[in-house]
Amino acid sequence: MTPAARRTDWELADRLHSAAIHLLRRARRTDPRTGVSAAQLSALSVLMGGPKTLGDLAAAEQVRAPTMSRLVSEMKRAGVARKLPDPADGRVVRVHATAKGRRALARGRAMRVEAIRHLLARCDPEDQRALEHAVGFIERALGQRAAPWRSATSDRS
Amino acid sequence: MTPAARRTDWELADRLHSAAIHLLRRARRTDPRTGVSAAQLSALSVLMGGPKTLGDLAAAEQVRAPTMSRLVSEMKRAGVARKLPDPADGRVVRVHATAKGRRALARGRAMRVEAIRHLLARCDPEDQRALEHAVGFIERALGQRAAPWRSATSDRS
DNA sequence: GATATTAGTTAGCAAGGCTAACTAACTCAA
DNA sequence: TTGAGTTAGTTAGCCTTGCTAACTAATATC
Repeated sequence: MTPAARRTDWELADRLHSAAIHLLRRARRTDPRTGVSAAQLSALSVLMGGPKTLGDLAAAEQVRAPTMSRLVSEMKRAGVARKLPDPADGRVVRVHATAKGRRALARGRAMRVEAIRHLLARCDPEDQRALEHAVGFIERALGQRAAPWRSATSDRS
Repeated sequence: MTPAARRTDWELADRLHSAAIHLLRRARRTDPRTGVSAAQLSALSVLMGGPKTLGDLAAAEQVRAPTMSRLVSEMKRAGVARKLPDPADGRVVRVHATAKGRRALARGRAMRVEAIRHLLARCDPEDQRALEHAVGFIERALGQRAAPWRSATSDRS
């Protein structure tokens, strides 16, 4: 790779990084209106794929088991999740989203996506093609297809 | 707008949202290696534009004054920032990044951008054109040009 | 059946949000 | 010019959400 090409790559990566940060900061503005904390919304999004064990949830959320244990207890108290014993293994706890939890997640996600859709309102067909191509590329590069939604926890980037 | 077009917009916004989340989650992995907390890195990035008052910093970081006051005190203790009195107004504190702080920020940012650049390594010229177009569009839509860098604080999205 | 492993919980600490209440400094009008 | 109001920042104290260490209970293994 020539130095010039490398510099171009760096600049593109930098701009992509910055754009992603600011895009999410914008999208996140509506989160408090869901009435559920960001960490809980994020965990709920994982549960949309079906019930999960505490360990699976912790792994998906990239937190340690005690953190998820406490978070799920709070979610239970808030009425957005249920804890059920695993019939086959007495150690395992299966966590389910409640209808209330699903509604909160749907609301939060809809508000975030609506904020982004609003940003995209002015895109012409060419912009749209470029965005679709770019998003598709990023999805492939990250090795993700139907990527789950995650809410912000405390992250500012 | 036809229902179909609207659904397409929604889907694109949703995918863009998800891609941004996962892109940043990937980029953030290297942050701990800077030896400076994410919140401090983010504040340092604001200081790259020159000294700021505590209030300006708090506004830029979207936190309250006491939060920034404490954060800057920790940054001072860590040697990445200085607090200087404002000669014209005795109430005002001017915060400067130190050389150590600038180095930490540069290191963190370089690692993040390198992670993204690594993801982009396989992009062909067409992908690159689409990415540049898409990033340019997002930058314009967000009304930002030379966007400052912000580190994650605790946000998971 | 004894031992090791695994899933989850509890306890306690740190970072980083917040509000309330305070001090010090500045502004302005009587 | 001085007294009231405003503004910048700090302190104190709370909450959430990370963490590790140490524990219990259940399962697996030899």
